[in-house]
Amino acid sequence: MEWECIIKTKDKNDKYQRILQAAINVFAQQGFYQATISQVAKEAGVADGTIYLYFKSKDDILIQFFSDKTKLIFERFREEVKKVNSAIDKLGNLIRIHLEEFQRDRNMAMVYQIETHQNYRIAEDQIKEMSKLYLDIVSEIVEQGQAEGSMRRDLYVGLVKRFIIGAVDEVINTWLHSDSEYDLASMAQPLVDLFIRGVGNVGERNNRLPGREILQARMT
Amino acid sequence: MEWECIIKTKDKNDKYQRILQAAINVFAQQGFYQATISQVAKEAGVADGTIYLYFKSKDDILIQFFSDKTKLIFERFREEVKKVNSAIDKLGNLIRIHLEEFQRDRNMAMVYQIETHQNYRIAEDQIKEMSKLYLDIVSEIVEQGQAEGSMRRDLYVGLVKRFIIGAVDEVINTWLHSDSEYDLASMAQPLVDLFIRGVGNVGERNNRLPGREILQARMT
Amino acid sequence: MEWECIIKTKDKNDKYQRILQAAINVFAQQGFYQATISQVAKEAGVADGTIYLYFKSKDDILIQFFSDKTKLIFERFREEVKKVNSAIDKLGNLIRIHLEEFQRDRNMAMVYQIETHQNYRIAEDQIKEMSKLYLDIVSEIVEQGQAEGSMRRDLYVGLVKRFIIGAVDEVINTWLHSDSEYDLASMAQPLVDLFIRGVGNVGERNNRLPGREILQARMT
Amino acid sequence: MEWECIIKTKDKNDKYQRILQAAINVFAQQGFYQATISQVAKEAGVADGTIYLYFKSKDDILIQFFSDKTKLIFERFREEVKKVNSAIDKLGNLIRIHLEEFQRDRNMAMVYQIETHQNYRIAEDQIKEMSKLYLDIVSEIVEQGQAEGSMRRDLYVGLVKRFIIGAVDEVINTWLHSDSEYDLASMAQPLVDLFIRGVGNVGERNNRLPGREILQARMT
DNA sequence: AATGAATGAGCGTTCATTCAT
DNA sequence: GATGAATGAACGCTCATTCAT
Repeated sequence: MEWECIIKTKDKNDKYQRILQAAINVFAQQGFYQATISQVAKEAGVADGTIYLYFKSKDDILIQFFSDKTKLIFERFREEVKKVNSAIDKLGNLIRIHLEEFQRDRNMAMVYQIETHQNYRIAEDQIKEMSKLYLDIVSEIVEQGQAEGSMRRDLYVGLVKRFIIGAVDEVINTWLHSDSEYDLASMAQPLVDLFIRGVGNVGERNNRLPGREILQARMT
Repeated sequence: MEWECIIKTKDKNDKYQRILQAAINVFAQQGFYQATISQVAKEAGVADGTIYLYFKSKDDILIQFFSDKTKLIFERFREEVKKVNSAIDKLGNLIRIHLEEFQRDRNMAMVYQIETHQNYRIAEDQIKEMSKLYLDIVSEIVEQGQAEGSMRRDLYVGLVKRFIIGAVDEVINTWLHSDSEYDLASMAQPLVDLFIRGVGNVGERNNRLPGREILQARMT
Repeated sequence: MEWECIIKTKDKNDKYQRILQAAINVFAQQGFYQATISQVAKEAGVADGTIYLYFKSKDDILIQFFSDKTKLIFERFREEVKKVNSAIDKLGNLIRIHLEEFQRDRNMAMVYQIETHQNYRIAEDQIKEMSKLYLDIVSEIVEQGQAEGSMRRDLYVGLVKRFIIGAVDEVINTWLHSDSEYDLASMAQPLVDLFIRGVGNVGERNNRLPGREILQARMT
Repeated sequence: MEWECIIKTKDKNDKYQRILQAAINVFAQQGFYQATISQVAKEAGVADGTIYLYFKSKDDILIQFFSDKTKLIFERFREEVKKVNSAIDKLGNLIRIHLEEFQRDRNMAMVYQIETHQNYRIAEDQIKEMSKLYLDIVSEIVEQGQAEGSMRRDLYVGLVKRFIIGAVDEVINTWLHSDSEYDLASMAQPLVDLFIRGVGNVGERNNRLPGREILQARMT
């Protein structure tokens, strides 16, 4: 009985996952509103009606996607961040794992990117929760960096969070919409470098450039 | 006759603009696929059929939105960039005008953000064209900055473009989805500062980089 | 005043005819239900609304077509028939002029053929009237032929009428739907020959064929 | 299982046929363009959407009508023609079965007559194929008749085909549009008689043709 | 008289959801 | 639990007709 129950649960879970993954694949290719339940059912190898045994509605699939699948991924981010000590290393790890995971599951990435940019978000609550999860990690890193002295103390943390997540998002977005299949994860280090050092030329400005004073004046 | 003609043209254009604006309002609130032609017609104060005198289809409204309305805005960006000389000023102006314009027309901003992040984009061509327009401006600024010596020469410009546009995008997105109505445009200067200087503390970098004192002074 | 009135009537009639002809052209190409008032207006070189100054409705155009245009043609048939004396010559003239007129105005022919074969006929009354006009001519010819002795007296005239008009119709139909532009009018003589003599081989059957008696038995 | 499968297939086919027949009934009464899917659905006793489980579109119903239903009937024609040997008997059988079948299913006949006389035919390909089927049968009969010597050798077969099919068509058409419900099939023999012997009085032709006495005897 | 912009009823079609098997 | 046929509400779009100019 016990054993049978495990099997059944596993079976049940299997089909749930199969449908969820099928839905992600279809949503990624067609977009949520373009996609039909029939397409998802076909991709999952089940009957249309079967989907309603595992999900309350089409919307519910998206909600489960965010509260189940992507939440797991985001929780992995936190673990990856714990592995190193310095704030800058933590930021590096976060961005690297973020790009790696999204590169590993392109369809997940696509659905994530699309849905988080909707206005009327079906999975509004889940997205907000997850977004907070991510932003909190970044906040903690920045605060640690400031405490360590490795990050500027004059930063508005709320803006820095957006600055970081936005740049990462866009790099992913560009990768998703590009035809060529370049390596997304390799963007991690250059990105971290940009976050830390910015685009401004500190060295050159300092040593060699004329007009430095003017620039300085402007940027105060 | 002349006068009548002007009036008629104006009327025609008026109704076109009225429908377009109504559509943007509805799309912003409901999302493109949720929105119905009837809602747009009601919002515009015309009959459903009237919309088809000015637009070929529902999709066409979105296409016109991108090739008409937002294109104008993006061309303004270029003008605003021309007004100043240094690369860093240009970047500042670009980001300021971007945030200002998007703050000025919240619904436009919403539709823009939503549609540019879709997978199957109805206005694909228009978005690509506009995206290129923006990226080109940023590219030119970065290249000028590198020539001037105000920006690092070891930058991968393709990444810097995404880094900048992504952060701006996310800042807008956060503003769009926030309940409180804070001032978006005021984010421009801090953002530029982040782009230029990064989050890293020069104090730490000091060990490796010359020029610490000057930057530290500015940063207090 | 008198003169002005004539001019006006002429103008009015001109536009009426122009619209009617335009409608026929469009109906012929697109079919009545496929055709739109806008297309007719464009073809006639008038505004959509103008059509409603001359015709009560779209249906009314078709009604006028039958009660006006084709009626005139069918009345010409009667005149052509009068020009000769013998029944067989009259039949020949009828069929010749019929094919000639329909060849001369291909679009009129098309609309005529299409509409007379509808079930729910918009111009039901007009078609019935015209059909009667034609059938009456044929009836008279057959009756004269019988009186003259040039046509069989054992004919069911109701059937003969259909037999003749049907064959003519089909010959026209085939011509209308064929790609090659052969000469329709040249079918008149062979058709009359078929009507008169049938396909049966009188001479040969009589002289050379075996099995003649059997055939005879069967056909009584 | 076997049995269940048969039942299911039967059910599926049943509904397909039910919808097809319902559509024919509605098309016959209203005409194809006047008829709505809702009317067809109501007549078939199904929901509107159900129709699209069996037919791709409204047009497809008409296409299936021609490629399924009427094709079967026309193939029966060929069989009926095979049952007898002489060309004239074959022609008689063809016309008899044609009239019988069309009388048996008045609505089918109506839709057939209407659609085959359209200009822009939705089921163009199917109609052309079927038309060829019929014309080929007639051609073969005429050629056989000529070989046998029972039909004139100076006939233009292309014209004879139209001559025959046209007369049959018109007889059907007249029956369809008449109010009184006379027996259509009874027209078969008189029609064949007209085809073979024509309307001309052999007595007159006598001067030119041999074999008069025999024919005269048969004709009294 | 002539225009043509505006109307809105109406239709073909889709698809999320249900439910009998 | 699994199926997939059936449903019917809903939507984009068309076009005959009207009417202010």
